[in-house]
This record gives sequence, structure tokens and C-alpha cells, in this order.
Amino acid sequence: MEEIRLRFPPSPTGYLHIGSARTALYNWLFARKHGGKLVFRIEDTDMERSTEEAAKAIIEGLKWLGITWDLGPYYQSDFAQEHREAAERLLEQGKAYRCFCTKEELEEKRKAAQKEKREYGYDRTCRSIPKEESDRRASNNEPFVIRFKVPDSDEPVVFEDKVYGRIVTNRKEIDDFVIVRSNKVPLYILSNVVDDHRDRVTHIIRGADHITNTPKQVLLYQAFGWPTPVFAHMSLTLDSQKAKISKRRHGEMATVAWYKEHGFLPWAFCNFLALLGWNAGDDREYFPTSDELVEAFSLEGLSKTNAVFNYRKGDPKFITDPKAIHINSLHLRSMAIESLLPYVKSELEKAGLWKDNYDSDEREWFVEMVDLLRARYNLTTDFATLGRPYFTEDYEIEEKAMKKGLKKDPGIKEYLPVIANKLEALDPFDKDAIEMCLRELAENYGVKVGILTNAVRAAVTGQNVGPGLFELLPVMGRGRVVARIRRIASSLG
RNA sequence: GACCCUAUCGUCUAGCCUGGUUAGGACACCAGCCUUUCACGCUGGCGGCACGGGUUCAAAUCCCGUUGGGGUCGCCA
Repeated sequence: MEEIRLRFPPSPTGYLHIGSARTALYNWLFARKHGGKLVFRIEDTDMERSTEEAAKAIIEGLKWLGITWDLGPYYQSDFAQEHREAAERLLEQGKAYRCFCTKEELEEKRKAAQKEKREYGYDRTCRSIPKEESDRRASNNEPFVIRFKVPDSDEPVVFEDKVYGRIVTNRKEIDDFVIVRSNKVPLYILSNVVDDHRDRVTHIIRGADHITNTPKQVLLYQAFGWPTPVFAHMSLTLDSQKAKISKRRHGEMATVAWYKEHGFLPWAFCNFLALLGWNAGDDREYFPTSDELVEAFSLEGLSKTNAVFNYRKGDPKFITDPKAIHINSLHLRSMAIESLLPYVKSELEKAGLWKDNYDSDEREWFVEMVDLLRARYNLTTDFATLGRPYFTEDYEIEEKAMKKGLKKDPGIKEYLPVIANKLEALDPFDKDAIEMCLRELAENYGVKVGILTNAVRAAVTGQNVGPGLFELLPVMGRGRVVARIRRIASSLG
């Protein structure tokens, strides 16, 4: 049986874009699902815009996402000679022809057509130039491009799209398109077909923006006598203004790197991306592992309608699609704690909060603390921002914590030193003992236990929100807790 | 403008093919419950079949049209 092969062929003209990442993801999922291979090919035939840095950034992005490939990366430009030869073959067979029209001439015709509100298509001026003349002009070094000669026929060009169904195109809608530039560099439309054939690609999953050039490529496959692969076009992702998401309009938020920097877990982000324009057919949206997504994935679940990325510029609650954050929190809270640790370490390092002891003597303490905190965090960056007081003595008492925790009851500044003394002497220093201790004290003072817990929380974390206090204190450790309470108590004057 | 694609809550979507559902789920939002705080969780609420014609006993579902949205129309990919 023929091996299933897919490909991901980005052009290296910028960072890895979330739309490209989604395309890569779907190809990868499909390949894995069917035991196939994924070809990674960098389409750099546009030398003007392609850069090595961009290629690197794309590779980095894919690696971070965990999207792996089986073949490549190949560079399309390495195969330029093969593409030229393919074009040469078409030329010899009369399936393509040299076009000597200059850019300026064509531009003029285009403008004239626009002015008269006629639709513009290449007028086939050079299609009828006799072979002898064409050869002569070529050997005289007259510049030319090579155009594909769309075969005359009454039959429309048809292909069966796995998502959109049967796409029928009238040949009159297809120009004799250019396949080789005047500088002899082949164009994408040609190179792409030649490469896909050489790489034995069986399935092409790509953005719906390629739908209209698919008939041209189908014609090329036919001209070469090659079987056409299966096409599956996927809906695009737009912003709330219904514009294509782009770095230019949306800034870094449109790049994969942004998600890496803002505390997203790679697999969680893939999980979210997969949901943009695809569904499992049941109510499942959370896929703990890639195996589960692979199992659920199928082309039938792809949506035909463009997805709108729910992001509002300038709105802090919508720095990105809130569903992305939600999915991330699901993964953050339930993934294996060992897998989460490196991400937390990285965030703490960036914030200057990391201590090497967390990898050795204090490792147990660190793991317990992370586990306690993650239950209410959404992003890995939260450990360094919201979590700051847990990892350093250098923390502020937030205003809300001061008000709701430390100033809530006038007696608090009397209670706090007593609590510190009690906790210092408590044995064992565990959840139940601490709870009993604080409840007893509350009863003695005739206040609700919440007054005491909130005060202690405010003192030891500077915050009025956080893990359950009775769980937190034993993890934090007696020494640290008592010291913090005393320090804050004395500062209350 | 021409050609192609598309249309279900604010957003992602199920349902459409094979007409009969109180049009389902998720995110977001609101309320309540839980509770030592905040989250989580649970319960409930808000909110949608773009419009107009057909076909039919019956239309989100089938057909036609309108409107809206998107894509493409390069010697970019």
C-alpha cells in the first residue's frame, strides 16, 4: 500500500504564525493518525523575501509546539534546477510557451482593463508565437517568462476537496499563468507541484486561500501525467473585524513565540489551535495528550466556515482568545507535575526568583508548592507574577489584602503575635493541627475563623487570595510562616 | 468588479447529507451553592438558526434569490 505522506511547506518570510502552526498541526495529526510521514519543506523560492532567520524561527516554533517531521527540512531552492527542467519539458511538449511581454506592458494592459472595468487576464499574446521565432528570440537573449498553456477544452477543471466537496472551475477563469520568471527562477505554483510529486505527497492539507490556485496545480499534475494528491482545504482564522490574523495587524499576539513568552504550555496551545475550525464530533475539547487528539482527529471534523479569533485589542481580559487561556489552565492543573516543573523553573529564572536549592535540598518543598499553586493558575507566568511571594521574602502587602485581611478587625494586630507564638510551638505543624489551633483561637477571641485565616494569609503572602491556608502553611514551613507573621505584625504598629 | 467559498448564541461549535430536537456543548458573562480567601466544582440564567420566497402536514435541515462575510484575481508563497 502506498505510504501516506503529508507536508508542511512554509515560506520563510517571518515568524511562525498561529495560522501556519494550525496548518502544521493538522498535517502532523493526520500523518500520525494514518501512520504516514510528514515532510517539512521550506519554500524559499522568493529570494527577495526569504531569510535564514525566518527559517530558524519557524523551526524553533515547531519544535516548541512539539510538532515533529519525518523528512526534511528541505529547501525548495535546492531543487530549482529540477523545477526548471520540468518547465523545460513542458516547453518542449508544447504544454508551455515563452512569453516575451514585459512587466511594463502587462501592467499597462492591467491598468487599461481596470479603467474600463473589464476583468483582466493575460491576453495570450505570446501563446501563438511560432516555435522558431520563440527559439530565435530566446537565443538572442531577449528576456522571457515561461507560461503554462491552459489546454483548450470544454471540460471544466474539477477536483474533489475533502472539506469543501467538489470544486468546479471553468477554464476561462484560468489564465496562462507564469511558471518561470524572467530571471529563470521557477514560481511557487510549479515548484510546489514538482516537489510534492518528488516527495510522494499523497494528501495536501492547506489553507482555503489556496483553493483558487488548486485548479492550476491540477492542470500541472495532468500535464506532467502525475496523479493528483488528495486536497483538503481548511478554513482561515480571522480577527473580530473579520480580517485575516497577521503579525502586521495583530502584532506578536499572532505569533507562536508570543504564546511561549506568555506562559502557554506547548501542548495546551496545540489543543486550543486544533479546536479552531475543527471538532471531534462529540463534546470533547480537552485532550490531555497528543495521542488522544490524534485518535480523535479526522478531516470530516474540519469546519467550512472561517473561525474568528476572539481577541480584543486593548482589552486586558482578551489579550488573546480566552478559550486559549482556559484550555491552558486545564492542562496546567492536571498534567504530570514533573512535566510542569521545567516551565515554572524557567519563569522563576526569568524573574530572578529561582534558587538552585529547588533542584536539590528544597526540591520536595518546591514540588509541593508548585502543586498547591497551580490549582488556581492559568499560565506558567503566573508563578512568577502572582506567585512571587511564595518564592521570595521580598514581597509587598497588596492593598486589598491589607484592607480585607489585616485591617478587617481592630484586634488583628493583637491576634497576630499570639498566632505566631502558637504556631511556633505547634506539634505537629500540619493541616489538622493548624486548623484546630486557629479555630480555637477564633472561638476564644469571639471572631469568625475567617478573620484569622485572612489575616494570616495577608501576612504570609501579601495577598487576599490563594491556596487554602491550612494546606499552605505546612508546605510553606513553620520557620518562614512564623517569621513573616511577626514581621508584618510589628509593621502594623 | 469577476470568479470561488461560506452563513446556528458575543466567540469556538454540534445538529444539516438521511426534514419532526424544549436547537446541544464549550469559552466569556451573570446569579446561587460549596467554603478559611480566591479559584476549581456543582446548579441555574443570559444568549443563536442573516433575510425573503418556495417544496412539504412539518424546514436550522431541501431548492431559489437577496444580503452579509471571507478568499483569489502578481515575474509573492
